[in-house]
Amino acid sequence: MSQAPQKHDVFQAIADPTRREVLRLLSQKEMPISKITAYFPISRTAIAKHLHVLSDAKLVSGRKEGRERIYQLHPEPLEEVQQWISFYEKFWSNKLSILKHIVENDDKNH
Amino acid sequence: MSQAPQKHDVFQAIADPTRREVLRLLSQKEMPISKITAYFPISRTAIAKHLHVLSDAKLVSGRKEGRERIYQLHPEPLEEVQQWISFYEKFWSNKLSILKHIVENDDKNH
DNA sequence: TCAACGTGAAACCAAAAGGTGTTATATTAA
DNA sequence: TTAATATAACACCTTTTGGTTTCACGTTGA
Repeated sequence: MSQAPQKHDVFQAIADPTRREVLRLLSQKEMPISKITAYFPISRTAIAKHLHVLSDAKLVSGRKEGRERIYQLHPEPLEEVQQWISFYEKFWSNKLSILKHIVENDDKNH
Repeated sequence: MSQAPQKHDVFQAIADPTRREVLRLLSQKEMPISKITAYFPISRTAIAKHLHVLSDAKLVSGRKEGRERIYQLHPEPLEEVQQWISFYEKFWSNKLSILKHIVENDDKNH
């Protein structure tokens, strides 16, 4: 699938439904790859490749623990997506968008 | 690239940087494909395919006007992305997240 | 010590993605 | 009516994606 560093960005990483589900699982609890695989109808190797893509995008990391490797969520890169989408919020968002905007900007000054 | 209906979802549509840039352009002003193409180093045919993907995801539509076809942004499907990402907000967001949550929930009751 | 376990990595494959150039068709201006 | 314009549609190509099976290797429990 890929091994070159920095090859996958966060938008690409979340494009695949399986990867989004992996993120959701890891958001509840860190776990080794075999545990993750149990939730899906595909092979462990396929999951490993998805984890590689997520790792490229800095969304997960794994630490070795005995003979297992525990994978863990790092949600921070998703902020980039949130920022991107916030530009479009104005098109659908309602009367509260201004308040939200003020709230968020105020926070940045602390 | 594709022509089967409903094949591309919004997450896939925004995965490509060119398509994100097309969305940004159309957010400022509707325009025909040749105008869009002028902003990119790739062929009009390639842009047409990107527009097809965006159209599958209901993010753009085109209306014929004389011999031109004017493409227009429909940002609504991005709400799905926003909703998805809002689940992860709690991981990075600060003390104001609770207020924002209240604000948003209050709005739903109107 | 050694078999079983959990994993990563390699080789392979079909299909999809992202691009190209060419051709066909409708519209408009002269 | 005819040439130029704007676009869509087609055929084609290369790389990437998402999956498989197989193999090698470190760790651990008996």
